[in-house]
Amino acid sequence: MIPTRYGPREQSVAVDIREVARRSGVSMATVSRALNGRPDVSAATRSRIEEIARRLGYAPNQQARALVRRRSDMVGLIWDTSYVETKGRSPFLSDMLVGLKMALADTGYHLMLLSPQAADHGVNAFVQAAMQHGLDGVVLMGVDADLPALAALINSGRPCVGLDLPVQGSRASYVSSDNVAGAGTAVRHLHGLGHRRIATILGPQSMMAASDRLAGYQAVMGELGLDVPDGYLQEGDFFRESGYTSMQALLALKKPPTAVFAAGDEMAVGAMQAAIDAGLEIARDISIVGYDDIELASIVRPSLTTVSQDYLAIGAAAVTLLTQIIDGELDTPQPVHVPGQLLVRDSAGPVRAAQRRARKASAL
Amino acid sequence: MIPTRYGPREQSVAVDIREVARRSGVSMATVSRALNGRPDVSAATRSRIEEIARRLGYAPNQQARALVRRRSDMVGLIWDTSYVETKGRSPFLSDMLVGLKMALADTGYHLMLLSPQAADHGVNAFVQAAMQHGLDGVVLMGVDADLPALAALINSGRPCVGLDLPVQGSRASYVSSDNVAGAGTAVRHLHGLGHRRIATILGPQSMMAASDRLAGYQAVMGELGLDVPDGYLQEGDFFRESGYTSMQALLALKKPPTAVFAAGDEMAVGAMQAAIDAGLEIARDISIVGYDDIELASIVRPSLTTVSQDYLAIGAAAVTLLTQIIDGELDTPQPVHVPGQLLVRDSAGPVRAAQRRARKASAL
DNA sequence: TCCCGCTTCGGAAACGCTTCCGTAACACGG
DNA sequence: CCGTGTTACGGAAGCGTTTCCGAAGCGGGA
Repeated sequence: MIPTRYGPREQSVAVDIREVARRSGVSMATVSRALNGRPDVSAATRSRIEEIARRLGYAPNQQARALVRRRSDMVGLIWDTSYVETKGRSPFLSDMLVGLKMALADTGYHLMLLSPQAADHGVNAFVQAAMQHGLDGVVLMGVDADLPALAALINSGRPCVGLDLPVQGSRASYVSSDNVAGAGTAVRHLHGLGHRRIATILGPQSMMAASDRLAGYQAVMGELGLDVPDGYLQEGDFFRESGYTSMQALLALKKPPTAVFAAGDEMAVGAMQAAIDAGLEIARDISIVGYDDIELASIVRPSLTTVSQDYLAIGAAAVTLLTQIIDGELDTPQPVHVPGQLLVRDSAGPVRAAQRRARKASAL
Repeated sequence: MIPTRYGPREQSVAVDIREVARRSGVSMATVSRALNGRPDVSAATRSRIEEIARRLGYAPNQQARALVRRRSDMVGLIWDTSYVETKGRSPFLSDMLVGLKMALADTGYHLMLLSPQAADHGVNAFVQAAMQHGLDGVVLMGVDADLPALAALINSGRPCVGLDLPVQGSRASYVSSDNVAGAGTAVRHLHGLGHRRIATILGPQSMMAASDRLAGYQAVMGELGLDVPDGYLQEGDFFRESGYTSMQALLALKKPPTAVFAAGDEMAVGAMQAAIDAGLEIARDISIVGYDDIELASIVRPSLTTVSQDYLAIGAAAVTLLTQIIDGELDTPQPVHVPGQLLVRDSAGPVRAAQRRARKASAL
């Protein structure tokens, strides 16, 4: 019994439940019950066992535990990072991961990272991976929404939640930021500044975030009784360049907008540059609101008014949703939308008298 | 036997090795040997078993497997994310994680995220966590270097590698970017532009990256025979504000430098701002080189010459190192340093005649 | 006294896999 | 024909847990 420098452990060789039982003078069964908080063990025995287990540094083998309990207390994360080689980093996903991890830490679940490139290995690569490790649930992030392997996984009945990924099933749902409401807030902000000619630059409509933002734009425009003339819907691809060309197209219109809602900050920055290159002054001659609050948004001049997403909250919501599905508390799980927040900065200003006049004139 | 839409699996209920054995007309032992590529099974039997296993969608239970093999094919990641609540995001660590994950995917290891907040639970929280899950090794990232729990883990003899974290033990080492060489390259670049008065803004010396960059600066300055007068070593904290004030201090010197190597891009940006506010023109009146290549570096005007780190390569190197340690291929594991790369942009320019004159004059 | 119920505990069977050991079958040199 | 070696396979032990089932002990009501 050699005391180490690091606390009261008696030995550094792995100590198992049998050893604890021996030292406590009880059976393995009793040790298990005591340490798992089962009722049928006397208070005296329990505390004695707890003390001995603590002194021995006993930590139950999770694999053995999972094997017999048929529950691993682990959730998997399927996260496609192959984009890194093509498009570069994706800070969103990393932030969501952090949110996920932090929320998970409070629940006692552990997170296991799986590599979806294994999807090459067959249609049910995901469900096999989940089965192999006995995962209680799996979180999906940044993977192609219509991957056959994904459908197979959802179909397998294993609890799933998508992050910004519209999965839906009897035991599957998703959480995303509330893009519809966020886009609406942006438009309303512009309207509150007096703008009536509000155009938008879209993201690729195959992506849920992009189509939802369009939906939010359209809904609020309709609600406010605002017109959406031809050309006010510019298709972008979330990259800066597309924001630039879209803005050019917008400015070439017969009735150019006085304000633009760009469905992504990169595009918003591109749009700003196009406006500047066209000799306009941002916020004075043309107002721009973005979406996402990327780092660049607060750096660029003028700083970009945008809608931020709370990635930590999204991660936390995903954990809540997933645990509820796992515990069977939800009959038919519904998607949850985490509200965004409008950050008013300097890229959107009140409509000017000149613009108002122009608007009235052209309205005649 | 109901075929599903998703491939040739026969049933969706979990199929185990016993089932495969039954269908193949052999024992479980033989199935295991066949599927694990053991030599003592005939070619005919092996291919028959493989076919049946494939058709059944058999995937061995990893927990049971790990239990008997005493090897889990899993490595843990201890990553402290509590900083998020105080300092905001840390893109470096996220990028390293991606590198780690991608490299890991090629080796067959899986990654498990552990939450070091559990360190509150005792000195050997880490080693217990590793034991519990039978981790073959663990990667450490963004955790306090002198945490007792960390020392305990390293002392436990379990394979460890630190990411930008100087851990060292008989089965533990670390990988980081080569900060010494990177800093040296930066200084040499400045020297090549004709600069002789080169100051530096340091990071907190308790951090390895910071002290290594200082070491690199000092080594090359000495090598080049350049003087480092009092005041040329300014202490910063990696944040922008400290870069600003450090630059102010530098400019107030009797013999102000003509070039500054800032040990971090945030500080470099702060320094640039201070120089601009002092009426200087970057690259012309004063040259600045940063370190890290953060996103901002390419955005700011003039764009920042800096040293970039290849996070993906760091992750990959960590995986190589860790697997070597696990497989016992290394007697005494050595730290590995992955080279950075100097990105020449616009913030550093050739020394001007006026500066040369001033230098000569003051040299008299 | 007997019986019933409650509390507390131990024995042992799983969980799904790998691997040690034994053995049958066969070939081969002596 | 015997001994020996090689190949291909099965039986069963065991990895470290949990949990089912049964039983001992005890108190109390009839």
